[in-house]
Amino acid sequence: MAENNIPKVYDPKLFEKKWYQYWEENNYFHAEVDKDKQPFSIVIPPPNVTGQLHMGHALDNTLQDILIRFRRMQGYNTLWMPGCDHAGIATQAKVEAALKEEGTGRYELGREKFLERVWEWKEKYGNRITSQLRSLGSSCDWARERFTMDEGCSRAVREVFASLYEQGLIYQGTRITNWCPECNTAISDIEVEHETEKGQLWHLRYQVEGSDEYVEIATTRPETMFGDTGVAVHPDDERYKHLVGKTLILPLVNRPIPLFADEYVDPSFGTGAVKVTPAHDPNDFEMGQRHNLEQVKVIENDGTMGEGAGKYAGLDRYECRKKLVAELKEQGILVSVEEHEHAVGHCSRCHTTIEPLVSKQWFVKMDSLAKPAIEAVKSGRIKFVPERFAKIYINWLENIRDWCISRQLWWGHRIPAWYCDNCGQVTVARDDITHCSHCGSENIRQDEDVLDTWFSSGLWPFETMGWPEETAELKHFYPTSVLVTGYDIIFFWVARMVMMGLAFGGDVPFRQVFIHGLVRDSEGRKMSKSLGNGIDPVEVVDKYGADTLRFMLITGNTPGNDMRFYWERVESARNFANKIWNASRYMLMNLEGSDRQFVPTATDFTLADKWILSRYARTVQEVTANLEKYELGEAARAIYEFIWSEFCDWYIELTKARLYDKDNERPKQTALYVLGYVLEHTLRLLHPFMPFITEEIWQKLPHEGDSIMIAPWPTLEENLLHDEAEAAMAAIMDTVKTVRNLRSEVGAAPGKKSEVLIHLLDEDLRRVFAENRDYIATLATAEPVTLMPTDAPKPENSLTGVVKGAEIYLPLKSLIDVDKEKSRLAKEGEKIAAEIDRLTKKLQNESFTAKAPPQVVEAERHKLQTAQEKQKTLAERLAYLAKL
RNA sequence: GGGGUUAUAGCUCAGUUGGUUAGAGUGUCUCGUUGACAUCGAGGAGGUCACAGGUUCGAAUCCCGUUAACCCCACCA
Repeated sequence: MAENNIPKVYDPKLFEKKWYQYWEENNYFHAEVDKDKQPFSIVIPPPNVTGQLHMGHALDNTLQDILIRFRRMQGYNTLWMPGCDHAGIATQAKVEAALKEEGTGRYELGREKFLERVWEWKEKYGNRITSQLRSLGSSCDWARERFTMDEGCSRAVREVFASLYEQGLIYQGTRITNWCPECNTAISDIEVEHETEKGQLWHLRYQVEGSDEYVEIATTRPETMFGDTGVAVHPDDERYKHLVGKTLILPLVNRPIPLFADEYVDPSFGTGAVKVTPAHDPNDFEMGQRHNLEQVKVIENDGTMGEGAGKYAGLDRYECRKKLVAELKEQGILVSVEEHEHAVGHCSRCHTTIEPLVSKQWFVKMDSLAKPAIEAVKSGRIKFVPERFAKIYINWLENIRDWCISRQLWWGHRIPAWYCDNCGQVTVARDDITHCSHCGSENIRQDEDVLDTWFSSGLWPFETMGWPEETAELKHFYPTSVLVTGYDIIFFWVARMVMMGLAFGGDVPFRQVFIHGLVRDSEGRKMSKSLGNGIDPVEVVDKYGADTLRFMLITGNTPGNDMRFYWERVESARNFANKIWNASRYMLMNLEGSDRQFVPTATDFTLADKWILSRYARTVQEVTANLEKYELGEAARAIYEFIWSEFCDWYIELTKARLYDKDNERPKQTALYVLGYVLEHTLRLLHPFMPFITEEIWQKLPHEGDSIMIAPWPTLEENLLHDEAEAAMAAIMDTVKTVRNLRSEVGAAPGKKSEVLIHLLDEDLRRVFAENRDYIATLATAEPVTLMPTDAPKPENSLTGVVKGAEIYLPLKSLIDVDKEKSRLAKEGEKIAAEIDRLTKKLQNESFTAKAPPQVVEAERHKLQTAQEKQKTLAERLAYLAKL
């Protein structure tokens, strides 16, 4: 038999790879510009080219794939642009680590050889992440795959750099920058992570020249004292007024330094006197500028002490601190030590403590770029989902400082600036040059540094579309429709793209920004390598399949909020897949040998058919509306509930009688038709969420077309909406639940059928029940089911249940436990009394009846009526039982 | 120092413009193996929606305050 071909248990291994290959081979992911269709485009947040997929990627790409597949099915001209980022520091660090293993390093190799090694590394590991994205089901247009260091992107980078330079928005400057001694490069402000640390505040005394007087200063970094070129106090500080203008002697070094007044100093902190080290502190740097102080560099780029530190030269800065403090103590210069909490900057990549150092770097002036970027969000040209992130974005841009874009690395876009050793001219050019633009000398050399990785990723939405060429893609797909990313990257990437997009792309880079949260571990901690608490998405795909992982990531996910990873939730998602699998299996088994051309007429449809079709139509509405609002979790929940709680739990059960009845072909065919219709369409709704299982089943079902992924998205079919059928089914379902409930409460024997008497209060409902008596019999293990005439006496010695419009009796003869039943009824009576009380008060409230909308008041009246009927019945039953 | 988020069942979380008897998953308890599925079915227990005010006919939902946890930003040595 054919059904033997369908495994009893859902096993994604059997088909996920196959279908991905099928989709890719048939070019379904590929988008050509089609001006007749509305575009829908997304650029992928480019993962690090040699990186590995983590849960963050899995979530991010699942969200994007859902949106893309949804819009593709809706008929948009859909482009999902994929690609990778060269990830300057990260990639270089990996290759350097590998070289270290071999006992060599990048300086030994030299720039050219080193870069060859990095490209080799990129070739070796560059496919890993994209193949992992494929295993997730991501329907990227791989034919268009880009890399931030490919020719086109490199050209875009040089164009933007040169253009900004010409506009005076890129400049070179010597100033304090954040220096990472480990990565050996300058980094930008946002690459510094501030953490509060317990440290000490050392109080030192500096002697006033030609006097016995001392000035006590407080510092957190005593080793920088060798670079002190002054001491500052507040101008209004009475303690020091008489000393302003005097000279102090820098201890150990015995260098004279001035004591001056500056508004910056906070008299209430420490001693009110600050040692000033312009070469190693940003504030001191600025004070130094104001007071013309010398910059004495005493910490080298590698974090060791320089020559200025005298005998400490060559020592690591912390080693120096230890020894220096001992010496200061011995010499009586150290007055006291205070425990002190303060924020210390760390490199976001290697977590080394940042040393502020003076160096020559390239900067981007931000003010004029930031302004339009702020405006674009304020005016609503770009919308954040959820909205609160707009505030964070605006606040950051309003307080932005210039961006240090040069990095002392080799892997990246080399800065297109050349220095002439003959005349000193700096030339910035779009293409490599061979001689100086000023004097024509060939004695020129290119700047050694490369650009911050985020400089090129900032151009991503338009450089991938072919910019600076005016390509058809650029015209059609730019601005992109939506950017999907985590909140942790708003400053690094989102803001930069908006600024660059507006400055060079000619428009905002995207219309919407859909922000998601982080995937944390089960204890709410961030997944990290150092904690070892990361869950590998590839492992989850291997064990449970991509559909399961995707559905797990999407359930309960709310825009912008973090979520936790639980294996239990993975299993729950897998169970859902299995449920769909088996519901389909049920249908397919029964489809064998049936007439696939059969189309029922209106009179063939049963109540259950009309009901499920109506429920299906509402599900279409709900899922579509939620997807359009980026409420993907809600959309998924709606499908889940429809499939499990309505289609499987009720509808399938109600088709069994027809399907197993060999003698009546037409009802069976009708049931199969409806099953097929609802299942096939529901699979389409589910496809963006679970692409593989939906394709696998869809291909087995009667269908039109070559793939579910290009099947049209279901639209609302108003003719399927059927309020009466829904109401009637609701009444029947309530009745079934009540009977099951009663049976369970008295411990009725599971297989043994109960006699059920139903007293209907309404003639219409009575007809519905009469026509569908079988539903109750089958689903509630009831027989016989008797519908009592309205004027019939209430049966005695029965369990009683009340639903809207009907009273239900289960005569239990001698089986009844009177006390138990009494207390059950009493309990229910309390509930209903409270409800009546609440409703009565509400309705007696004249302002409610006057001000609330009439349909709301009516609904409340109706509720009260129902409740009162129920109470009456309960009271009767209770009275009866009391007599026993 | 500034800003933000969260607080709902034992646990993890939904609840989108104020009108539900406040839901789901998971856990827990009782019962259930004949043809979709034990990765299942039926039923039960479990919540003063953090606390205190306010707006409103009506608040888990809107406003104010308090408390707690978390996060981001920030050049007090």
